[in-house]
Order: sequence, then structure tokens, then C-alpha cells
Amino acid sequence: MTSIKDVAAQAGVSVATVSRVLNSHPSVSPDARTRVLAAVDALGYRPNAVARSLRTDQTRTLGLVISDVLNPYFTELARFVEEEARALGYSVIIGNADERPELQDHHVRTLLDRRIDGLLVSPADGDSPLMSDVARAGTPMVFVDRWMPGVDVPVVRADGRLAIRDLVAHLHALGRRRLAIIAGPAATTTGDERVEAFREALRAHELALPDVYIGQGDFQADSGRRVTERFLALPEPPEVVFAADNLMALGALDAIRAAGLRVPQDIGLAAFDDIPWFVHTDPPITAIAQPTGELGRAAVRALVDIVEGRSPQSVTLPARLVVRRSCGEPTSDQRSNL
Amino acid sequence: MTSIKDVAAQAGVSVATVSRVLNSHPSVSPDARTRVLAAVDALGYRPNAVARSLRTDQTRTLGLVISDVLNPYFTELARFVEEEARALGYSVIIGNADERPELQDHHVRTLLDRRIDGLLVSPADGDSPLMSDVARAGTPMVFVDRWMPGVDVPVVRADGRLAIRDLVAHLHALGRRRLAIIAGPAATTTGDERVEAFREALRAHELALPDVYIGQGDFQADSGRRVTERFLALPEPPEVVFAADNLMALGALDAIRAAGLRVPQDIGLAAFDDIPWFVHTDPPITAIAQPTGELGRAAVRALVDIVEGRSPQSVTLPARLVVRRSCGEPTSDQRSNL
DNA sequence: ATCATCGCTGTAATCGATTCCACGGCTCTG
DNA sequence: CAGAGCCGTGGAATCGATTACAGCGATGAT
Repeated sequence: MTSIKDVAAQAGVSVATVSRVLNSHPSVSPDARTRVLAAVDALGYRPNAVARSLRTDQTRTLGLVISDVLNPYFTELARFVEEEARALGYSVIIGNADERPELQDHHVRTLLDRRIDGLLVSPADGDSPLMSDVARAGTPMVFVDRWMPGVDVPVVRADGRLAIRDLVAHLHALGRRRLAIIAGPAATTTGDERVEAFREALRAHELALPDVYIGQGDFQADSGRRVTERFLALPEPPEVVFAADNLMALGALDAIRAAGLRVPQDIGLAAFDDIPWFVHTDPPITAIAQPTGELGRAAVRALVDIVEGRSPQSVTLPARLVVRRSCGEPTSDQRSNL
Repeated sequence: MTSIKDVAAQAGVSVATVSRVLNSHPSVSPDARTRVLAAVDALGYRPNAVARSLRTDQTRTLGLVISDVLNPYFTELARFVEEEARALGYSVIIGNADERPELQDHHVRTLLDRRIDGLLVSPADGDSPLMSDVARAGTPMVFVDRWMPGVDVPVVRADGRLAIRDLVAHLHALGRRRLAIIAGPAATTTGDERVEAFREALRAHELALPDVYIGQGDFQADSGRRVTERFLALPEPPEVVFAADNLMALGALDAIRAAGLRVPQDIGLAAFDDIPWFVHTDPPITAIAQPTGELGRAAVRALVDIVEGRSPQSVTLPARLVVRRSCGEPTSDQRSNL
């Protein structure tokens, strides 16, 4: 590999001058500049980012640790994060935790070893002492989507409260009364929060949320299937199942089909997190959509604010209900939401 | 950040000794070893990967450049790649080309600047002089899924020829005769190859593949939609549409629905690349499944072989047909494939 | 007793960049 | 015309690790 020394030799100047040209430092003569540029071109020289990082103590790289790459919601988020980071001159390294805390810790550690400038995390289930340590140590850090209570870093997320209220109103208008929820892991903030918002929305319609109508899932399709089977075996099964994420909704759909029931005639289905595929399922699934693009962009901006010494801010954006056909035929009025 | 010097001071030894302990070099006294380990522990020291990479000229990192992260096929591939790499002691940095050659080049370049040890690429449409240069320069490199003709690096991919023959036989058995294909970009090897295999399979049944039944797509959903609209507008529309990837199949499904037609009664649909969602569409889609896990693992192994000085080999694995209901009711015999 | 050998250790060079500091030459000012 | 100031430049220190080499004491062989 050609180094800055080779360029210097070729251009007949010192390495200092080459470096100055490359970093567009003002005090370089036009003559030296052209010679250096010519040499760079002739040799196809590219600066060694590793050496540069060692010296400057910055890598212009952000780490993104997400809980599950196979979940289209996170894939989309990752895409937007990379896009915004690139626009701001940063690269992104993604770590996939697969919803496993120890894998999450592994990625955080290797990311830190590589001296990334900042860390974007959507924490998996379970508490991680490492995460609090990292935050306390002053590593620039931002939580996105999910967060860890007690760890003092900015949070960028969507608030589903209103959308869940809209959903319940929609279900109520369709005459559905027995509503059940497949919750996410209790230890994730999003898991917990969605159940609470659901319970609250039900209360507003004077409906109860009995414990048997709360299923414990883990954000994976399989858990949605299992929980739904249990719901269907109940003496009085629910009229609608609301899954706290898209994967569990798919599992629920499986279970419902396997039981020989039809959606929405026999039972309704709704999900948190909208994904392109929901348009193509049978029937298309009513879902709560997060502003993923805005979320990803805002998270990167907040993180870069910290990295570059500005003061960041937590951001909460509203989610919105997208009515399709999985809970019953919407009225034309409701369909306009689509 | 604490450095190796701090550890040395704390343990009362030189940095050389600390380094030797960390790299489990034999000639360190047990006494020194315990003191160093204690110091490492007390200080929570972690070696600076940047400095280490500069000195040793290896990053233990692989780059993976894929054409579209939003495509579940590539997401899954990326997951397996990371998994196998981790097992072999490497990290992976993913670059998403979004099917744009210039973005692909951007990622290749930044990856190279970071001095990754090897590069895994699934090249996007269009030829990239950069890619040939990189290969010629001797950077360890492996193509996965797609490849670039004329660039001499190992290729790890699935061969769909047999599966496509199975598919055509299946369609023929169902009485379908007018079969159309939505091709990928001609410049991608997979795009080209699938059309040829399809044409050949048709010939075996004495069927022709007229030009109007070959639509030009770009592996994105929208193109599938457009091409299908054109198919449907034909005086004699095809009886089955075969999409060369999953996203275009979804677009096709949209177009068919929009035209008020039913799958499979009015028209059949099949896709290359199987994804979990195809089980849940209406109807479930018959597809050709690639052994993604094996592909990812084999690609990493081949790349690491090059990196570590062993001789790698190209790998071709068979794809297989998964019959569902989107082309007509399969006989029980065929369904066993599912 | 002497010298070679071995095990352990530290000093210092090195990787490829950035950047502080000093220096030479020039212009400008008084 | 002397001194101040500026511009462009190069030498050398530095970042945090690894590793070649040399030195040191203890041991064993002759």
C-alpha cells in the first residue's frame, strides 16, 4: 500500500506538506499543492483511515446496535440511519443483537474497542450493566426506539399512545369488545408501554383488560403463534388480537389459520409496526406505523450533536394508525387514513 | 481512555510485558502475568483496536457490500455472514449499495480505507472499473450471489437451473402454457442467468419465450408492478408470471390485484428467492428457495481462506422449488416439497 | 571456574498519519 | 535600513499498540 511518504517523495515535499494539502490547510503554496495532488493521483494514494484515527482520536464512525436485523422495522431504521450518517460524513457499523443481551454486549464491546465516535442503541430485553457503564463513562450515546430506564442518555422514539387510542376506537366502532394483546418482553420499554397504552385506551371505552387477555411474547413470530393458540383455547376467546410488533402478528396469523378461523370474520388482528408486507397478507393487516425515516434521521442528528459537542435533545414523534381490513371492513371515513 | 502504559505502570512492568501477556506470548513469568491481569482488571483496560491494527496491518474485519438491505434475502444473507465471521473471530461491516453503482463504489472505497482484511460483494447492476482494480490489486475478495464476469475472484452462489426446470414442469403439469418472466437487470449475472434457465426449461416442454413475455425489471417492487401491467395489457396475456426476485413478485401481485384479477384462478405467480412472508400472502406464493445460510457461511469461509493464505474455492449450491398455491392447487405429491 | 544457554524483561523502532514548533525568506513599516 | 510580521516549509513528537534485539541473572555442562 502506498503511504503518505511515497506521495511526499514523488512530489518532492515533506509529509507535513502532503498532509496539509489533504486536509486543506491554508498555508500551502499553489505550486506545492498541484505537485502533491498530481502525486496523489499518479499513485492512486488513499489515506490510511486507521493511522489517521489513531492520531486524531476520532474514527468518524457510529455504531448501531439493534435487537433484530431480520425484523423489517429495524432493517428500515438501519437504512435511514446509514443514509443520514453518510450525509453528515460518518460511516455506520451495525451490530445485530438477535434479542440476546450477551450478543448485544459483545457488539457494544467490539464497537468500543474500535473507538467508534458514538453509539446508537435499541436495547434488547434484560438489563445490561455494561450499557450503564458505557453511558456513565461518557461515550456519546443515544437510544432509539427502545431505551433503558435509569440510563441517562437522549432517547429518540415514537409515541404510540394516540395511535393505540385510535385503534381501540376503531375496534370499538366495529363492535369488537373482547380485545387481547400480545405484549413484548416486559423488560423492554416498548413492550411495557404498549400494554399500558392499550389498557388505558380500553378504559376510556369502559372495557377491561383481563390478565388472560395479556399474552407474554418476545417480539418473535413463534411467540405470537404460541400466545394466540392460548387465546383461542380460552372459553371466551378474544374478538381481536393486537400484537405489539409485526413478527408476532405474523405468528398470530399463522395460529389463527391453523385453527381454521378467518380474519376478520371470526377474529380480528392488528399490529404495532407497519411494514410493506402487511399490504400483501391475506387480509391486509391494520397496523400502527412509526415514522421510521424521521426516527433514524433524528437519532443520528442527536448522536452527532453529542459527538461534535453540541447539546442534543430527546425526540418523540407520533405514530399513526393505518386501517386495513384485518379487523373488519372499515367505513370509507376510516379508510381515508390508508 | 486507559492505555497499555497505564496498565504497565499499575502492574510495575514494561509495556512489552503487558503486550506479551495480552497476546499470550510464552515467555512471561507467572508472577508478572498475574500482576498484569490484575492491573487490566482493576483498570478495566481494553486494547485499542485502532492502534493494534496500525501496527499489525490487520483489522480482523470483513466488508460486506450488498445491493439492497431492504430485500429480506440480503438481510438474511448478511445475518449468516456476520454469524460465521464472528465464529471465525472476525467482525463484519455492511455497506448497502441500494442497487446504485456509485453508492457501491463509495462503500468499497471507505471499506478499503479502513483496511478491512477482505471484501465480500454482491455486485449491483452496471460494471464497476473500481471492482476490477481492487481485485487486481490483490485485495482478498469473494463474490456472493451475483458476480462480475471477467473479474477473477471466487464466486459463492446458488444454481437455480434445476429448480427453474422443476418450476416449469410444475406449471406445465397444471396446464399453464403461456409463461412470462420479469427479469432482473441484464447487467447482473443473476438477472441474465435466470432468464436463460427459464428459456431453456420452456424449450424442454416445447414452449417458446416470446420477447413480449420478457419484462425488464430492476429487482425492485415498482418495476414488477410496471412490467406486470404491461403483461396484462397484452392481447394475449400470460397465464403465469415468474418474477426473478421476491420484491418484483410483490409488485406483480399488486398489479394483478389492481387489475381485479385473482391468483391463481385468473393468473399464476411464482418468484425466485423464498422469504418468510410468502407463506402469509394471499395466496401463499410458490417460490424458488436459495440455501441462504449455507451461502453466507461458505462465502465467509472462502474469504477467510484467502485472507489467511489458504486456497479458497468457488461454491455452487442448488436452489430448490417450494410449491405453494399461487400457480394453482398443487397435487398432494407436489405439495410434499413444502 | 568458565562459558554457553535459557528464561524473562525492558528499551526502542515501527506502523501512517497529524500538528507543534522553528526557521528561512520576503514584504512592509517607521 | 533594521526589525516585525507573515508565509510556506520541514523536522520531529505523538497517538497505542507489537516486536526485534539486547541485557541480565540463574543454571548446567565441561
